Amino acid sequence: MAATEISVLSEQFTKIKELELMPEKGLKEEEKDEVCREKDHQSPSELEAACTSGAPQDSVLEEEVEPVPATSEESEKHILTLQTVHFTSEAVELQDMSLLSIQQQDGVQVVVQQAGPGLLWLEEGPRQSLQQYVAISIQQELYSLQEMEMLQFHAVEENVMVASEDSKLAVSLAESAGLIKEGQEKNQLAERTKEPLSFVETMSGDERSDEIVLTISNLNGEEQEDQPTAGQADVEKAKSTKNQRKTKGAKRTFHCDVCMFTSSRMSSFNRHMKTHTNEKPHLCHLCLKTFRTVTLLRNHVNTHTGTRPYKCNDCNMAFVTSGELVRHRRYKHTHEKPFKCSMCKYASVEASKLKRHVRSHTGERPFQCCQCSYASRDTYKLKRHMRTHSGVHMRNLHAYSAAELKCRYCSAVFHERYALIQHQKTHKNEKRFKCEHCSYACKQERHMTAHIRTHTGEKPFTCLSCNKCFRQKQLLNVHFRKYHDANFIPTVYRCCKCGKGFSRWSNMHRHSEKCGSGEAKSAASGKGRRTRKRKQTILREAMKGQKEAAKGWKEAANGDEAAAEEASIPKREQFPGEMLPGACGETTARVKEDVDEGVTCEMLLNMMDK
DNA sequence: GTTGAAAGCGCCCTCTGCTGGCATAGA
DNA sequence: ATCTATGCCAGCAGAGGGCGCTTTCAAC
Repeated sequence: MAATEISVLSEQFTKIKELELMPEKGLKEEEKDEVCREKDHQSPSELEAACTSGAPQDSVLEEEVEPVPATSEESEKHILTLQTVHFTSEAVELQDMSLLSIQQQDGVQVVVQQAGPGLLWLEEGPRQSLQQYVAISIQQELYSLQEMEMLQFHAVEENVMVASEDSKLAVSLAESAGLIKEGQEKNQLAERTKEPLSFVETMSGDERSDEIVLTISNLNGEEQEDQPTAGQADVEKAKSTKNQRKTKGAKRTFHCDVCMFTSSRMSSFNRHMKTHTNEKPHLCHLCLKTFRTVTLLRNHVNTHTGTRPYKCNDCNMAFVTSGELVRHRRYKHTHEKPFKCSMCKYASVEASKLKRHVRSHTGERPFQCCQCSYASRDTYKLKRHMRTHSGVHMRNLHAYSAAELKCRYCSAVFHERYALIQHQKTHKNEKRFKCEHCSYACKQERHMTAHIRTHTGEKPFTCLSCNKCFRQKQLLNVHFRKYHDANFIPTVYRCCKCGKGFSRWSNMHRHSEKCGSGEAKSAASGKGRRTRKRKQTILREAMKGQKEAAKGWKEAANGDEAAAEEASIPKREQFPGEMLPGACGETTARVKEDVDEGVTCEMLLNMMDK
């Protein structure tokens, strides 16, 4: 067993104990003793110093446990090193953590919380002890969070109490579990994990030591090999390969069986193998996120502090990492685009952008909407698309239609309007609609439909009030408002020189260019002055009636037909061409300024285009 | 063990094109 | 006054730019 060391990281970087794998037989008795001796080296005062010399909020011990040179083909033990971490209560409460379980036992409230990948701790309530807060670093691949529920923690607690009496003690986890709840939990755990229960040993060099070492191994090593957890299998497999390679010739090559990685250097191989574990011993004290190396942690902390050491010489931008600066310079200054598309001239600064671009060639849409048939080529578009799943939008586009929705261009049939629209886009083309009777062509079918009517003479839009027919819906709308809507106030363009009103801007403009003769000014201004006071009186009455009409519109739209009728507004179904209240209101607003100037509706109609 | 470069993932933004509703210029 | 064809606008989606941050890995 390799030596352990305790240190305190500077700059308030916090490090939590890690887990190492260890072959069972590699952990011989003398090595266990060595572990204990190493632990024993940490005197209570040293520990206390280590625990109080860091940040005031969370001083933490640091320890390394080197893997023991192993003989393969043997079941393995896993060492959990538990440490006291002096998190203050405030610090604990401030963290955003998920509560795993709470249990009252013997008047002691035990709270087990998850503080991020691989970090758990146990908090005891009323009792004040060295194990007030115990941090446990554990690989989730080896022991899922579910497996680390109260059963194990009771075992831990039991060990702690016993350890105070005896510095070295082996306790079966199964036995420990039995002390708390016999049988059922044990069986459930075993069944849930599909593994034999583990054997737990605890080693504590000093009664007052904060540190406890748990060695957890399976009771049946062969079964463990047969039924390892997924992550455990990977690591063990890789380790096995590693060991096999080591016995070969002088020029050794280490192959990772988890991935394609190979290396001729043991150190590189070991470093790589750590990427297959969750070994992240460096903890950010600000957000409790963990990292594999100090450098990664430093970069991360810079994101908290706003430190941006890499500054661009060509602009004022600054970045946390050198890579960000390089990328920025490519985007903004050098315009270097190393990633080129083999199918077109597109080139990008980043490989991910090229990958995204290639999907526009392949048509790949990996991001499927869970609520409709839409699929996007990148995550952002799917996220943006999800905004459209509001209630209005859903009824309009994604409601199931019992009736078949047929494609305009082929025989395809859909029951969702959105799917139909997306399908029909595949038929899209430039001016694909060509008239059979003349040379007319257009891009939109609706334009062709309207055009065809000029050949057929069809006039499908009929006014329900006078039976007059029209070829276009908007013509019917205009007709109805003008002749059958008592509250309709037409848009008026008035000459800024004489005040004369026109129904069209072009007519007013034509007039305005000629306007300016004394005759025109005189007639307009004289008329205005003489009648202004009377107009304003009439106007007030008109506005009052208009407000009542608007109210009737609103209530009619809400289904209150009686109110609509009272306001002399036709029922909604009587409005041809789906005339909407909004259209009237819009017109009303548009002419309000004109009305305020003293022009009545009646006058406007009379004055227009004269 | 540390470092820096490169790669990767994710997010947000803008620009652009298409479509349907509606308005309107010109005939 | 009416009709035809087209323009404007808003909503949506496609494509790409730019950056924040993390992870990986070779070199030292």
